[in-house]
Amino acid sequence: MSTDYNFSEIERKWQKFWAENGTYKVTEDSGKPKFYVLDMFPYPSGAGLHVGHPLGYIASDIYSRYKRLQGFNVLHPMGFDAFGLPAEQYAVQTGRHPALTTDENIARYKSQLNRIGFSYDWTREIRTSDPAYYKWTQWAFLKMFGSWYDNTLGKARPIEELEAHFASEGTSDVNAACSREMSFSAAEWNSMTEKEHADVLMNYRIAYLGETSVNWCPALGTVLANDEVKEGLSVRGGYPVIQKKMQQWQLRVSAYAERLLGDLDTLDWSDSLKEMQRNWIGRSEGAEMIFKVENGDRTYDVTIFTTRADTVFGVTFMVLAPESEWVDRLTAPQMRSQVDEYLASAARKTERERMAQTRQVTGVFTGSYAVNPLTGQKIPVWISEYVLAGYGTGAIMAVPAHDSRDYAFARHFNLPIIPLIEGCDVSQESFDAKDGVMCNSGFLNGMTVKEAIPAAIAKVEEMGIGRRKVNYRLRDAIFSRQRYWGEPFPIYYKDGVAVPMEMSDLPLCLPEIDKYQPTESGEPPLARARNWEYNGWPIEKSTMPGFAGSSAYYLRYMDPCNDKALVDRRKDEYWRNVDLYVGGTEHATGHLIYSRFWNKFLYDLGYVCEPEPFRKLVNQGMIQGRSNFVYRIKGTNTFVSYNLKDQYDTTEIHVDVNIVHNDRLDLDAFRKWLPDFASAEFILEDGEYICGWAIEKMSKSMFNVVNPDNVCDTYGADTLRLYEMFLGPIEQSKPWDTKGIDGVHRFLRKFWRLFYDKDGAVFTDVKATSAELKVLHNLIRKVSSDIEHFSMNTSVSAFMIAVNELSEIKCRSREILEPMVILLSPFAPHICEELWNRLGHDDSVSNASYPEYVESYTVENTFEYPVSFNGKMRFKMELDLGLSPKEVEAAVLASPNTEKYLGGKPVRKVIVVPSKIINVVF
RNA sequence: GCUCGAGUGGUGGAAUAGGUAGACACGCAGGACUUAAAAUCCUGUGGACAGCAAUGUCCGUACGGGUUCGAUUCCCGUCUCGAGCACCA
Repeated sequence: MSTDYNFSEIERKWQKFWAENGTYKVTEDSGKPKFYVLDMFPYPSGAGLHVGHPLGYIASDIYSRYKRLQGFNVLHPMGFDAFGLPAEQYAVQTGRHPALTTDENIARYKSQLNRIGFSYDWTREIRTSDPAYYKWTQWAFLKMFGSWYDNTLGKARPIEELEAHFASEGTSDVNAACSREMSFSAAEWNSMTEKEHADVLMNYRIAYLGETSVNWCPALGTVLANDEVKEGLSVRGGYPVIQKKMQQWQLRVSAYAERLLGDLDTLDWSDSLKEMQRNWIGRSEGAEMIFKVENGDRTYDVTIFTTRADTVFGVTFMVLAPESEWVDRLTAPQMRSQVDEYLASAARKTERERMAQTRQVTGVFTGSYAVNPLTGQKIPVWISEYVLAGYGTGAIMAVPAHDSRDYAFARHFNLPIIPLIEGCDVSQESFDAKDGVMCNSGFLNGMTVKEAIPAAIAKVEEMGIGRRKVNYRLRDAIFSRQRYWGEPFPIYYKDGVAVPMEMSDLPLCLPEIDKYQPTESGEPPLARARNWEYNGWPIEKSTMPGFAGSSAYYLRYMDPCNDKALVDRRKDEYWRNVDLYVGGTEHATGHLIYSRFWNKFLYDLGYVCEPEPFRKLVNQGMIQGRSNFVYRIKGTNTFVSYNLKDQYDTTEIHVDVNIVHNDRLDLDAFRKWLPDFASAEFILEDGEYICGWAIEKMSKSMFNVVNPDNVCDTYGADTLRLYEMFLGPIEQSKPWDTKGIDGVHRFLRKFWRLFYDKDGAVFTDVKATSAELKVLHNLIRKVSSDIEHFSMNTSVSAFMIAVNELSEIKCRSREILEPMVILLSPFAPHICEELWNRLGHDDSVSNASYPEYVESYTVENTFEYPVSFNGKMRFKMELDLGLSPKEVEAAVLASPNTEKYLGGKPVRKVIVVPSKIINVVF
């Protein structure tokens, strides 16, 4: 048996052993407490894993292994978010089926992941593109289609219950989340046709078909994302793009806004992430108010939303969003052509352009006038892009004196500005602060803004023209994509009415098609499928978006092979929800909102037992690339070292970081790298070629992608794991920099030498000394609390200190070394498994139990007393244990610290309290 | 513009309740072992000043104030960087 630390042999051996023995397979075990550790599953891209990807996986694996050692039954699965755009675009170009490329990419990801030694239970692997998996994505969609949201009970209910209510009582007492308010009697409902019923119910369904605005490119016949459009033209082809209203499937996420916001308080997530979700949900309290608008001889009630009901006396005009449904009815005949022209120009702009032109004032007068409900004054109604159709009611009352956007608009179109707060100056800019005393405001005069807001709301409520209202920025999620590589909708159209398929017919599998681009007539790729119909009726041709499959995947891991249910009730009740979720912040307002929504929906219907999916969440930072450069003297094939480059006229060239070590270029490897450089000459400094460097995004084109496989080849997986943790705090983004990886590798070899020197094993059964026990137990305490706090970098440091100390005192005792192996095994599982085996254990170290911390070993016969003066002042001093309070007092008074910290002030009294805090009164 | 977070040696970063700032590691310098190299080990390493020396004194956690016997830590203001949102009425 080798006495060297031969990491490649050891790692291969144990990875094989774990796979063959199913070491990390878990089953539900009611005798053990559960712990569920989850990573955000990856999209398997063609480029494979780079060293940035495993950062979070390593941290969560350490945590999983740590919890397992502590006796928890740990669920730690992995799978793949396999539907997605890159595979489809590749298919469009090459004609290869996305399923093939996806399978290849997954195989590559799995082999890369397995080299790093993760403790995944691969028997629970899921893939979102697997029909057995997406059956349950489709199932959840149909459940949403078959549900409505009851605002009174605050939960989703089956749509049949709403139908029954309509049949007996119409819309009275219905408080439902809906696209637009409806009002009808039971008799009216009962006399409607089947199609009319379907239309009404669509207004209430949680998954519903509705109109929404999209970037539409008529020439390409497809919807484009905002970043695929520049200056109103498609990036590919340069065809014009317009804003178009289209029928799209949507999820009524907005119905859950209140709960998504409120339940954030129950979660152990970072404050910044919670804040992001709060901003995204965007709760704002205000009031709805009805303004009467006259157009010719007709009068309409237009509802607006405002957070500043107090400013209603300063309303000098009204503004509608260009897409508002009121625009048509409120346009006076003489203004029709100008309004149409404005609407057309607004429609030509993309969302992106609107953002870019934020401060440009545009608008058009409708020709109609509203009446200010409190002053009775007639005010003009305008249309402008700065009012958004999707927020509030798509119509506002404009108060130029106290809103900067209204102010800019009023200045531009010369509309009156009436200040409402005493002493404010609105000659240059609006006064937006909710601060001051009201004036020019009738019955509100003399009140502060804070008093005036509720008073104004009370007044309009009394007049019957308004009410308190909470608005959210959160919009319903658009759920249709005109793509191939996604879940098909289990919906067919019977005489144009959307009808759900039978649950028993799920999954509805993605059909084979011969080409992956949209059809010539502009239909989605699925229109190419033959016989894409159900009972003779056409099936929906769009597919679901990426977030569909990733919204409930954590539930499926609990019971991945169940074909009767998404998750068996008993298994769900055992695993409940994710205790620790690790992933990037980029999902803060996407996946993490959708998942919470999806989970709450299933919770409402009783399919899952927890209202929140992810209890604790840790965001790992991104690993950036560290690019290296060489400097070629212009017009030559000679390269000059970094510190000498200023003496020449050079070109900076990216060089593959894999042939650079500690910024030193491997000259031979460089000559072999590219044919151009085969005959390269070098101007060296101190015999070496030093490269320049820069921090950039890790990408192929910068030649700064570091493949974890290479690191495993050179240093081993255990070194990679430790080094990624040692790099810095998990949450922080940082560049990958191999400087320092040698130090970590050195540590592992040093650890190995505690067990083996060149002559063989050195560990013995000798009893541990108190100095050795102190090192061990200090380490147990430090490492445990660091892992709990997810401070993996400092725990690696603690290991280094402990191993240094143990080698210095020449520790040989198994009594110390065995627990050391267990402690380190979450971080460096391969070396620890090998040493554990060599120490004579047959079982895997992952089945060992975590060593228990014994305080008395670490304190020996002295103890640190924090000393507090006057309850405020404290310092640390070492005192012998077992002193009486009198002796402690004497020691404190005699301590040089006392003199130092008090600066010569007399100490009157020392009080020793049971908590080992000493109060010194002076 | 709004919201949140962060600024510490040559570098990555420690300091868990306000109590010796710079742990640990890299890098660098010097040394031991070696014919040599690799590997390993040891010593030094924030700055300034004084001293042959052990050592001592002062300054130092972006900047300016404040609270405190004492501030990297708490408070106010300024600057810089990062992240997110961005006409949300």
